[in-house]
Amino acid sequence: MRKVAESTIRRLSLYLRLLEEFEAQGIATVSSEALAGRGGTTSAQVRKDLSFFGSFGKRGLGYPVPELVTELRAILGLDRRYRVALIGAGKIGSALVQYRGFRQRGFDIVAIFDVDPAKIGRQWNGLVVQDVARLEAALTDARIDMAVLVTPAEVAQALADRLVVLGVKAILNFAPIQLSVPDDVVVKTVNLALELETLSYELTNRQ
Amino acid sequence: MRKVAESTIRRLSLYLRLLEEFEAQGIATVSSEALAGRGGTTSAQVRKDLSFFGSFGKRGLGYPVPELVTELRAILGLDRRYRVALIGAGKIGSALVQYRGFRQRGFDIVAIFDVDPAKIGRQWNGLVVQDVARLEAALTDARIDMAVLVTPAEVAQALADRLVVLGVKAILNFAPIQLSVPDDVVVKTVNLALELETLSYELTNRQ
DNA sequence: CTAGCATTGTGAAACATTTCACAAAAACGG
DNA sequence: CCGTTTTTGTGAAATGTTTCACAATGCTAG
Repeated sequence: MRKVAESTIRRLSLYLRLLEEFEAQGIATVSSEALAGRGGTTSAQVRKDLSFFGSFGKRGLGYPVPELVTELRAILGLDRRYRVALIGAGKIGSALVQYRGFRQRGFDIVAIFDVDPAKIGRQWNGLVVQDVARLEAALTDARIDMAVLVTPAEVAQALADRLVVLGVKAILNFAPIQLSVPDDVVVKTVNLALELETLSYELTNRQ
Repeated sequence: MRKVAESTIRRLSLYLRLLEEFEAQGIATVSSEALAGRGGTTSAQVRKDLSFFGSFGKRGLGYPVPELVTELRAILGLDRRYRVALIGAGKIGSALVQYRGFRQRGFDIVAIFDVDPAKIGRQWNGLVVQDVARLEAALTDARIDMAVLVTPAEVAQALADRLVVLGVKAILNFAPIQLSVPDDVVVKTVNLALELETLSYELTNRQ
């Protein structure tokens, strides 16, 4: 498959959300114009984005909603379930565990780790918080697809290294640090400070 | 000021973080090469990014660390403090209130709102959670610079509209919805589902 | 069955961002 | 003081992304 821009993938995800709404309302077909309108883009962009993956529409009619939902789910890899390990049982970790959208989209948290003795052994959403020292023991043969790192910046790289050794191929990183991993491992960093600072920049240099 | 790409601003924010580390270590000057290395980019990119805002380096030597820190803080609007209202006292809101980096970078949460009667009146980090019905009463004359929206998607747009009327010019939005606001209001959306889905896409279509 | 209409799919053009490559400047060693 | 080395700042080239514009297609109505 030829390389598709990350911006395209992000829009695909937005289209999917809109399409799911349309589907719930029983709408059968939708035009690129309608998909663009609520998604903050243009109809040409929608058609171009979809055309990277195939021809899903009918000229004169638009796109069939249920079929396009199925296609987009397959493209985004959301037609399967993922086994997720959560590293760091702090406030954000806690919010994530309880976030419905997580499980809804196929991501099952199957293990939770922390260093804090006060947290280790506690029950969390049906899972026992384990000592991060036992990461290797617990995750070998656990068939983990993805790890969510919610730790202080200082330990994030060391943990990423251990996860890579364990064969984890995707990391969602909330630590405010650029992780370095091999090419075959995907990392996505959510950096709140970064968002705040770009907001601050735009506020300062508005218009 | 000519328009500068958002990607440039995000890198500036990363450079600032690295520079603060260098400063703490007492390093006096740094080359574009050194700044790029840990920031995941190239030296040419670093120089180009900085050149949008001025000439801060000395040829043959590099950039003076403390001066560049000061400059970047000014560029990003981090040389002042912001008064922030938090709308939504749930799990994520709670994590944000306690996030050190928030206050550290100049963002002071000065008001918290929720709809839940069980939460209204409770003390949160020295602030009383107020009824969101009283948003207008509480925020008129409160000189709010920024609002953080942590609410269900269904009510986010209505709240954004009310914030706009109150004169708020920047919104950090955690609701998984595209907010529509006037041109002079800046919105930055942090959408966890989006991040998960791009991660899922890359995992599925790896290599 | 045909005309008219709506809407897709897609090359080409326009625009944006990154990378290249090198002259200019500054420091340093001798 | 001069040659060598380092590293910036920046036009120009290369690459990447979005927008344009229109032929192709299929639907609908008569």
